[in-house]
Amino acid sequence: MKSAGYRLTQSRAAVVRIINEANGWLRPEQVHAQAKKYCPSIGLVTVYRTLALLAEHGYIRRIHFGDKCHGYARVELSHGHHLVCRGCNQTIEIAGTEDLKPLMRQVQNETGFVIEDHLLELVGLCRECQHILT
Amino acid sequence: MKSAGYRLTQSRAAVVRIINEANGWLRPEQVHAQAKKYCPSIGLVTVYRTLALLAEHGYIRRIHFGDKCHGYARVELSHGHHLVCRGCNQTIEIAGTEDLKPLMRQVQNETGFVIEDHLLELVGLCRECQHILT
DNA sequence: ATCCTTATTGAAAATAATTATCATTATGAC
DNA sequence: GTCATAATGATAATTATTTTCAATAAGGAT
Repeated sequence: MKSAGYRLTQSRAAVVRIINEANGWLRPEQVHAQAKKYCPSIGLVTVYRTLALLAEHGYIRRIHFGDKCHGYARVELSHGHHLVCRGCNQTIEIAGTEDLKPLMRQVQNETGFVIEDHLLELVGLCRECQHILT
Repeated sequence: MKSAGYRLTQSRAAVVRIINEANGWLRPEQVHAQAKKYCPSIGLVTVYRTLALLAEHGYIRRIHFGDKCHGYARVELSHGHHLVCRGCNQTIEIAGTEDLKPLMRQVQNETGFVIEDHLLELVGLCRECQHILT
């Protein structure tokens, strides 16, 4: 995975494991706290660096949900679409890029823009949280 | 517009004017700098407060584009969709909510989520910036 | 127009999030 | 194992945002 010139260090392995284990997004602070399970000496700075590295290489994705903005989540089959539960932070990747193709094409035609990237974020409540938060 | 219990102060008027004049999104710092044109004494804190207020009431929209995250832009006919130029920051609202309806319905069915909000952000280059940045 | 209540403001300080610095450490090629 | 150097972690430095609080100004009543 990261034999592209990078060293597989304990800290990096720990961050990757945490991201993989999580079924939602985590904030850097949370990743740091949890990564200590696997690499007790890991520092917050390294977490930031590793998250940036992973995001840069498309292995994780930055989430912009809500006020306290930045979280990171694993990219599965991701096409930049995700569904976030505002109750429990669980994050699900959505596959349907195809549905956006026509819209994107239309926008490119109408505006002359070249679209390079897109982000679709759906926010709501999962089944469990619908009951809890009512 | 804000006769819903709020006072129309000079600072607020200044912020609104700046947002209206802009044809893209602005960061709080930029709004502050420009708002001084109309209200020289305005403080950055007030800008933050006013932006939060306006966003809360749906008059402006928070943008999550890129690294230095938060910007704000006027909501036109907005359905939560916008197109951002990474060259010049210009922001255009996109009308096509309808195109997402089927996807949203499908996601709700498959996941059991209740979707409360959504955000579609397209990032690219406008016609002018395509030339400049090449 | 003036007075008065109170929402709003601005300055400074506090907090939170992120990034840079740099001496030390650990990785992986040999 | 040895070695060059990428990567780390502690600390400090930035940057972004929020809180606090006394002073101010908006706008209804007079």
